[in-house]
Amino acid sequence: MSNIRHALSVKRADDFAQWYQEVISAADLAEESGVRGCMVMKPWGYGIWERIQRLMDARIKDAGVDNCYFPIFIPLSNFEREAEHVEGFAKEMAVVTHHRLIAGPDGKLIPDPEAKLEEPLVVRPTSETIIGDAMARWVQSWRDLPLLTNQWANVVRWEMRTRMFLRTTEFLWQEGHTAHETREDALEETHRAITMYSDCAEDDLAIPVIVGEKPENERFPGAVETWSIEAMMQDGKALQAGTSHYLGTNFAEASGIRYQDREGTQQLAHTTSWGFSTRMVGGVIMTHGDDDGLRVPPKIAPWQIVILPMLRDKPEDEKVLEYCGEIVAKFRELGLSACGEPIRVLLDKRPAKGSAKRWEWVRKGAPIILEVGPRDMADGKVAMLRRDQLWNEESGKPAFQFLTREGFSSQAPSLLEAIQDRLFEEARERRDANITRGITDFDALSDFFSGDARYPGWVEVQWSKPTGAALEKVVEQLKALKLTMRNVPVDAAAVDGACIFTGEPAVERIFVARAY
RNA sequence: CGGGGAGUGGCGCAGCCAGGUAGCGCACCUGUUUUGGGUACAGGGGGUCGGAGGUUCGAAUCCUCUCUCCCCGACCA
Repeated sequence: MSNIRHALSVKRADDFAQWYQEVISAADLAEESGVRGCMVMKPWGYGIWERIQRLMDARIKDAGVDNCYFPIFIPLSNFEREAEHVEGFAKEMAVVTHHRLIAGPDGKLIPDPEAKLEEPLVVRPTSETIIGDAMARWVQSWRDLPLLTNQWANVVRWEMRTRMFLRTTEFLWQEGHTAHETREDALEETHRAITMYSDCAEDDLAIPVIVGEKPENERFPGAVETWSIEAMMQDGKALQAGTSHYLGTNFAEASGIRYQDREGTQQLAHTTSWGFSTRMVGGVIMTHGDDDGLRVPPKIAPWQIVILPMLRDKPEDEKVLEYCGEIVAKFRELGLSACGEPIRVLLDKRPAKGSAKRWEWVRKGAPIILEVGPRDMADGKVAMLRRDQLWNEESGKPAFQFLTREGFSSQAPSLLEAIQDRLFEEARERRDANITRGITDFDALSDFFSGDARYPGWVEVQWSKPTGAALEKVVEQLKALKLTMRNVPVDAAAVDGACIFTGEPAVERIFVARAY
């Protein structure tokens, strides 16, 4: 409706990239830090990450994986062991060469030439090599396997181009590293991890994803198989939202992870690694955000219900606050919970104008906002605003629902669960509506992506899975259309035609899309 | 790392071409007013104009270097 006055100045449809930036500042998620590519995560943004982290950590622990912590610094030589791995990461490494500063000629601090490290240390871009070292010490016998470890850590990759949350120089993540006796066991773990990510994305973040295997050219450096979950953003681009790798015996060989099998023979372990990062916060923004800011799914909302007393700097303010406090107390007393956890209610007592606070929480995307003024109090009611159903389209005004205090309390758990489900359904429908199948020749694909639609979504094509030079050619063809191959979905229909690139008989279906 | 754009009070911007020592809107503070609610009026506080160096009697404005951000590309979670 044109008469609605939205809370953001940029609309998704007008400039998606700018809208994304605006949501981050308007929802108070993060800000620039002055250090290239690094951001300051503010309480609301970090709080969302903490929720994601907590839910993911529970899933990891449920899978019997133990948390550890490994150093942020990795000896340079560690990286030289696995050829593809070096090649993959060498270009984006932060290197520590000195351990002391001294005053230089002009009085400014410089690294002390006397304090140069004998061997430079790199700031971890990922920890396969250093964890491999530890695994080599920890694994002696087949009885030591499987070895299942995980760490929550920051990593640094010196990327050319950065974007808040989606690609920052430093980011936070979880990296699981496991070692197994056999290829089969390791592959099973690889698949278990990607399923765990898929469950977390869909059930916790309300982001529908496609689980599949990455084509050869998109594999992690040093991996034998790479699996991903791919999510569709509102502009139709794909976001790789989590990856799981079967590393074969490549890293075991590089780090010397060997065990004696039941016959007493030395064998190389099969390892896996899998990661899930703060990039997901960007995924939440681009999946659930709207023209009024962010909409946070209840399961990951730091505060699910925010109560705003309408304070007017009058004596009756005390009573309003008391009335609101009783709502919070009632929640505690009844032990109300939603989605399996106690409901998180915030009473925002700040002495700001009611309307200002309301729009602030709308932009932040708290699932439910309650406004309570003297008249509500007199009627024993509350004015409720659902963030996922913000506007009354007819009036162009916020769609308040006036409920009794008790009525609201009893409904709150199911309301939050309904909001969680609705956000997922909305995203899933949009995703499904923007997947195209049945394009069988490359010219049609080219036309499809060079039409007027800014972001036409994803296309599932059939291909013959070429390798080597033939694969290179496919990659180049797609690059000309700004497209990449995303993944080969696990649950695709059987193939029944020719490869869209080579014309040879197709062997599988794969998604192509523009991507972040 | 290449191409484009930008950095001026918390946010959004004007001023820069034709150098003279900083302004607007929102936010903020105080007071009054208003009250189913993104209110109105009046008064007020806050900026060494990203940083360093240079030209000049004088620099937000001119020159040089540098840092950071945004968009597009090449690279990637």
